[in-house]
Amino acid sequence: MEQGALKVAPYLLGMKLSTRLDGRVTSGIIVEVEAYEAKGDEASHTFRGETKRNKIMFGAAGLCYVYFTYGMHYCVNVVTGKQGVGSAVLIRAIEPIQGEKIMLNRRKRVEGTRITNGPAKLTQALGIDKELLGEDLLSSKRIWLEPFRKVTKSEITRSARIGISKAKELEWRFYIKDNAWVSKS
DNA sequence: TTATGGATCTTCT
DNA sequence: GAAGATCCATAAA
Repeated sequence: MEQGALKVAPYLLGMKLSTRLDGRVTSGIIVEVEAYEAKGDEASHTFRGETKRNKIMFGAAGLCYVYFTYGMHYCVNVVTGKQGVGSAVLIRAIEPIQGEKIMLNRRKRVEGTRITNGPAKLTQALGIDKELLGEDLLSSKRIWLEPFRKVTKSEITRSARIGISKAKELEWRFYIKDNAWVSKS
């Protein structure tokens, strides 16, 4: 985890991400991620240095960086790299395995894979918001990560990142091949 | 089936 | 003042 986002990203695939809010547990397997490095990555929030908002990204590896975007959406990142290095991995999609009813309830009128196949969708399904900013994903009781499924190299597909306008040419998005929950085809 | 507008926060120019 | 690591509802084709 204390390595660059690029190294950690594929390692996160297959991990289980869980939240426990108001005594309700929801969890899912990470099937899609994107790496954001501190240096040489124009698309990263940390490219222009530290600010109040991205401060957590410069914190210790394993922290939870939640940011708000487009006026109404939250996204979750796993902070990687050592203290002072602003790199993180954006979690783009998960496959629900626990508390699916709660997720459906949080995301009304949505069905099938649409519940969690996008960065803003999965945060909504898991109930993640600013409250969880800065939580330690390895020891927190409200949101945490744990190994779940072994993902082999041959199952991992790599491609360009999504929804950004800079550094598009970098193939820093990783996802599990043929997984129905991956956000983009 | 594809296109467009809306929501309305944080940071940067 | 504008743009952004977005998604959804609604409208048009």
